[in-house]
Amino acid sequence: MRPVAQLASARSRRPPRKSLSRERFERIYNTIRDRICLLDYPPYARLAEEEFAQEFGVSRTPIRSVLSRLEAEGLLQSRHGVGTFVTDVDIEALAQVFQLRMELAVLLGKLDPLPRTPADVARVRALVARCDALAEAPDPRAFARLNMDFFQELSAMTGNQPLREISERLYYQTTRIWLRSVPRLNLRDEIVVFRREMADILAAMEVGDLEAIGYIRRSHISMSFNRMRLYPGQKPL
Amino acid sequence: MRPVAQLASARSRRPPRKSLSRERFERIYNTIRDRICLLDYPPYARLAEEEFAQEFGVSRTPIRSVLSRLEAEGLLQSRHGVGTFVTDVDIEALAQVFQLRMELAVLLGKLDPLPRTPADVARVRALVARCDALAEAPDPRAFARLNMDFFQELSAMTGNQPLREISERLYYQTTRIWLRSVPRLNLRDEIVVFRREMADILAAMEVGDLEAIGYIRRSHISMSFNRMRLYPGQKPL
DNA sequence: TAGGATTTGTGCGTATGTATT
DNA sequence: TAATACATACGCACAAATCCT
Repeated sequence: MRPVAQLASARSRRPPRKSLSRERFERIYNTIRDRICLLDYPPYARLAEEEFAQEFGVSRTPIRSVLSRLEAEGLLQSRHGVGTFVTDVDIEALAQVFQLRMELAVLLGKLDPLPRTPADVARVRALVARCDALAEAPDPRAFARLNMDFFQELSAMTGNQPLREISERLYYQTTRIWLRSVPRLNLRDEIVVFRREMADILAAMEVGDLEAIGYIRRSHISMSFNRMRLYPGQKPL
Repeated sequence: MRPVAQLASARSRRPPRKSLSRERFERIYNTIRDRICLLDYPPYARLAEEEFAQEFGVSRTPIRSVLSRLEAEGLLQSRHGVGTFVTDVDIEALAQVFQLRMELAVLLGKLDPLPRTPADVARVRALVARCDALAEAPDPRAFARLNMDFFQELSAMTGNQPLREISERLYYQTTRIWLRSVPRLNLRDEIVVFRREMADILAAMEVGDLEAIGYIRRSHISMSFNRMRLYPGQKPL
């Protein structure tokens, strides 16, 4: 999340727009967050501050700063004297987030909608092509990455920055849990369903109907959650 | 924001539900956040880590942890070698947050609405009484506190926890800016308007129509923002 | 332009809490 | 129950960045 508020920016110096330390923070933050969301670190995995410190060549202090932020975002939980663990989300909490995401999906197409340029549409078309390739050789991690990239395109529809930030946070909180619930045998089906969602949205995008996109997305979020509840529990991974 | 996700809780130990350090964190966090939102620390105010460390009797480390969180929430901004400052929010960003808050206000009455008990209604009635007392002796800080307390009652209408957290965050980001824009001469008028909003919502609450509350609130958020834009700029304070 | 004062960011040793033997 | 192992939380000294004289 980028801050909504801004101070009057420094007057003279231009080059280091972001302080060096903030850049490093974001690099480490994004790296670890992606690993969590791609299930490289599944729920209940234990993360060691010291190992990250060695990997990124810094002391534990900036690492703790990153982990603290990820904890605030709900992806981690630290316990004094025990360790830092990737969170799981129980089904009731998950249901609440999905319900909220459904409403926010609609708002993405309504609040300050930004008309899609040909370049925007082309990028989405490329994502559909990636999905077709993925259908040939199903792979959970590649599927997760594609899903994330597609979400970014949807998020870019609105000019309302706080809405983007909030949607993004809720997406990262829940999609990893949903992804984990998909049994390997059903991955092919999920890819087919996802391709259909992308195709529907692409069509609405080509005629410039952003509001319709919101409702299409809403329906797919709803159906995804319902499919998830029907899959037999496969917690261990 | 409280975490949506939870790990399997420790099995045996009951008493220290929250670790001692986490309790301290929240105590300091709430204290400083309230000071920012009550304009004890207005936008552009400079906060010193060392002073907080002395005030709360700890080292800079846990203070930095709190300030870091407040920065993530958009209330502060730290700059290396310069200082930590309370943020301002420009009018465009403010408009986006208000627009989003309007939509979320409606959702507060729709998503998992929790029926109001007589005790709930009584608390709101007491807030109206506080407003009447305030009208006799207008005071910006008491007005801000009353506004915060009323918001908490509205937030409590939904059982959807992530919605509550997000609404709360956006409220704290913007209300202090709105409050600051009210010229002293118009404070009486704002109090009258606010009393009317509370009375309208109280009436809807008494008949159990939570959805109506959402729409009443939405209209008042919209009107508040429009009044704010008309007030002559009185940034300095 | 250079240098000192001040403040945030980092590194590291220690205290504290938890689990296990 | 006591002791040991180990991880997070804290305190402090120093580095880095910025501002002002």
